[in-house]
Amino acid sequence: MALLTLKLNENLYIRDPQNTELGQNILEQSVKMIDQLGFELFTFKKLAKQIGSTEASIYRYFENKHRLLIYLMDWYWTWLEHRIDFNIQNVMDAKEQLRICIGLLSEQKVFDPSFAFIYEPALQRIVISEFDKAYLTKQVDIDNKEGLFLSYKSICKKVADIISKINSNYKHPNTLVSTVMLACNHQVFYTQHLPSLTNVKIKAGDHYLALRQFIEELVFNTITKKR
Amino acid sequence: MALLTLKLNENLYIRDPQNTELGQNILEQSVKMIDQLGFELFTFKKLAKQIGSTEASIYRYFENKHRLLIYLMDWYWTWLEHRIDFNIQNVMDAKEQLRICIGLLSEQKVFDPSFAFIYEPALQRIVISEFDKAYLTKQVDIDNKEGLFLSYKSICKKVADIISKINSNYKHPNTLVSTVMLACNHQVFYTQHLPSLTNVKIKAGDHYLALRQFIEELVFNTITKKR
DNA sequence: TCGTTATGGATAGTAATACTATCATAATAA
DNA sequence: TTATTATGATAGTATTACTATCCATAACGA
Repeated sequence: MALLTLKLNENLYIRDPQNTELGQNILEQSVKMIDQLGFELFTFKKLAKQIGSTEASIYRYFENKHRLLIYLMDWYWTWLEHRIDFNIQNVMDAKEQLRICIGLLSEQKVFDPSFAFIYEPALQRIVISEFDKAYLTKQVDIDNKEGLFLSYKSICKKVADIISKINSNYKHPNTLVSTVMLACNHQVFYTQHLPSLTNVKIKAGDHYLALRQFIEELVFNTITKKR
Repeated sequence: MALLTLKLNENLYIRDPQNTELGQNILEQSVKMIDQLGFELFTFKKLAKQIGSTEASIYRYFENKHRLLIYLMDWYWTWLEHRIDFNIQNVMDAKEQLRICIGLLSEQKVFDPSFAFIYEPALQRIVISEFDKAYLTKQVDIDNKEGLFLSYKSICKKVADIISKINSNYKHPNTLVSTVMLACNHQVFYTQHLPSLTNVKIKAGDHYLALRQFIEELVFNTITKKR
């Protein structure tokens, strides 16, 4: 397996963390710590201590912890989009493409050794608990203008375009996909913390199969014409 | 129109803010300020200054600003549930009940003069931008055990039960309703800040009609058997 | 070899935040 | 009247989210 790096939007960072050892440490350890502490209790001071560096040094990579969060979220969605591209290439049938996309969006993520210093299972937990906080801010318009949410929007467009290939009359492909992406994160959280909000039960090792089935049924029933 | 108060879970507050003038001021002004500043920039110090009181006095009503947020969110969902109960009484047909619920969940809220010191349009904007932050925390299990999310869960159950009346074979009524409730909030945010994620366009005065249509189609197509 | 640049550690400092504690006083209820 | 409650006034603390400056060293290029 080839070792890869993802090309992310330059506005996400001050200095590219993928290029240096300290930067890689910041990424690796911040994923671990945000996963454990949650974003609110996570601070640059704690992170600096953990990696044996200083606050000031971390600020040379990221303007603030909110930007670091957005960076990690963008990394995740960029990574997922690459996986989608990889898995639907040479698949001709749009319905099959859509099924593959839904599987990739909803499934539990496992470690991808192509990207050594990001532990995807922890990053997915962060996405589930913290992604909404990345854009539900008063800053969102500024951040959006800087292109900080491009990867998320790109996945949404990609899947929506597949839906339009299946049924060009359906008027809400983007609405449906963004709703589905939301659900993929929140439903996992519900199963673990607010189980009365969901009928999905997650069994160890099933990679969120029940969630996938719910989403597949929802999407195909919605976009398929009734008679 | 009768003036009413909502009975909320006692764990939400230290002293019931509905009973005193200071308490009512806290509610009224915090809705205004969180709407304007966003939850992150909102502080008890600023709120105290605004209402001509002190930080210490506000802390006698709410343990911290996160609890105040949960209180406001609970107020909103309790209020919405009352509106649902009110509007579906004497409606016998389950499909019609469901249509009414979807309308109430998705519509733009207007001021309800029965509750003088809560301005619902601002509160709805807060729900849209901040509700997820109320439960996407490491504290969620403690807060949930204290019953802080009962009103939200209660609405979800109520609507899910209606769906089960329509189609008792559908396996995901709760999953579907919690997904829909999420979408009702996030899609409004998208139309305003991340429009490429949605096909919903909101026109002034239409009370989010396009959103309602998307949700209605989604729900009825999903729960209705195909042939 | 020398000079430049990049990198990051060390240290200090600041304004704001999220509280906690104590005391005084005004209103009210028994 | 007395006791209780509600609020205001004031002060103080630990932590957070930065910013600034200075220094050491490694790499790199001419």
